[in-house]
Amino acid sequence: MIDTKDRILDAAERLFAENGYSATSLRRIMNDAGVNVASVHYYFHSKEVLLEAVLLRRAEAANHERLEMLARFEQEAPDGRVTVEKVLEAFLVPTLRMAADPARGGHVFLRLMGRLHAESDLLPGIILVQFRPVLLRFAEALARALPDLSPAELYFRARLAMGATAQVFRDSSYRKWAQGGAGGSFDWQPVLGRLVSYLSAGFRAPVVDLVREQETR
Amino acid sequence: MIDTKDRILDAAERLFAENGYSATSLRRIMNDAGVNVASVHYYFHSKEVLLEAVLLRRAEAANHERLEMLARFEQEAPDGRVTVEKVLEAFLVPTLRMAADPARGGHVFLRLMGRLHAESDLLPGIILVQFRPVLLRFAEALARALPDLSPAELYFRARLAMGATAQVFRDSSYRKWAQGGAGGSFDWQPVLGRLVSYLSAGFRAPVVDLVREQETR
DNA sequence: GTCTATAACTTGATAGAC
DNA sequence: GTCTATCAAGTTATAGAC
Repeated sequence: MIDTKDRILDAAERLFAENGYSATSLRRIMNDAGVNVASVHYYFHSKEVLLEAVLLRRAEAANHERLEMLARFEQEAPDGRVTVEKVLEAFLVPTLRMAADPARGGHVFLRLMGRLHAESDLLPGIILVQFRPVLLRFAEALARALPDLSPAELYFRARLAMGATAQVFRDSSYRKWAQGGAGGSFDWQPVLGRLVSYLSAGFRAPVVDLVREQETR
Repeated sequence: MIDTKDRILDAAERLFAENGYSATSLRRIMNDAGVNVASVHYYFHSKEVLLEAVLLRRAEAANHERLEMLARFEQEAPDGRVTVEKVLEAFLVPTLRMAADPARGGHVFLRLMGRLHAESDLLPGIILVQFRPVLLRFAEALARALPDLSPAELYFRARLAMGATAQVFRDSSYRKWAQGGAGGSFDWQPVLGRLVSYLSAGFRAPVVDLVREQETR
């Protein structure tokens, strides 16, 4: 028998991912989890804290993996400067490993993260604390991999990249590329290859400054 | 004095864009619009129909512009085959013209569209009818511009492109590039250039098929 | 067309028995 | 720890006076 706390977290993760935070009521979560309606307040105090708990359960390990992988790539690189492709790989591989592992939320957690990325005002403060250092670290590595991009250009393209990634995680359109695993298991290599190819091409695209072009006309 | 119906639509557009559909109550909309709480049911019958009305008010004109622009580009091309850049331009320019025009919702409507793209289950049937022919038409043009991509690869990259675009419209990070207009007005050319450069590079990126690579190893 | 009043229901959250 | 019962507030939506 699974722990009550985990059953609530599982049901909340699934329903928040499927219908969004605001549209999901605690009663629906309790019903799906098969526990009493009062349990959630006993274990989590409020709906917002429940969302935090859902996220924290998965995010910490993935973020740790991301930082570790990036550090390893930098050690392996001769001058400590890794390519865009490697930075993207270090960020995405832990994510895709989660999607491949039902015990770590599988594709459901990815879908939730993709959704919350759009309802950014929902992301609680604690989660920001959990993600900010990772994002800063990766932004720094990206800047070193792309020295020709100004900080503003880099930030703009990073937003585009995050939006693109969040979209395919949200609508699960990445899953069609991941059927090739042995015994029907999740093989994330084709997805990784496609994402990295697309995103790195975007990061490397020529900078068009139409304003300057207009001035020199 | 503005029409009551329009005041409701304006307030709904703004609040749906800012807080999302589920998290916004009709009472809050009526309060912001400064009209009676019963008006919305008199004019729109229900919350869902109100959302439909908010979208239909803007989408029809923009979609018409998109199709017209694409048709013009195809006529101008020698063999009727336009580049990816031109297809993207035909899709994005009407959008950015809306963002530049406060009378057509300005950046607020773009933000709303970006949000709804994430809560895709909310997009009502009528809106799908309104958008589907446009999307099919553009998919067809994209396929002709990128004959080397399989339909599955093209669809995947189109999702990535939509996600990237929706993200920058949602968080308004595109607005910083649009301050150059005369008298502080919105100049969408720099935004268009940056979006097209990024997205077309993604569409043209090499296709990596790791599965095949593994087989030939 | 605009308003008040209210129906009918759902929401997050709590108190207190067991 | 788990349950029932319930609260107080907020929700969409409607009926009917003016």
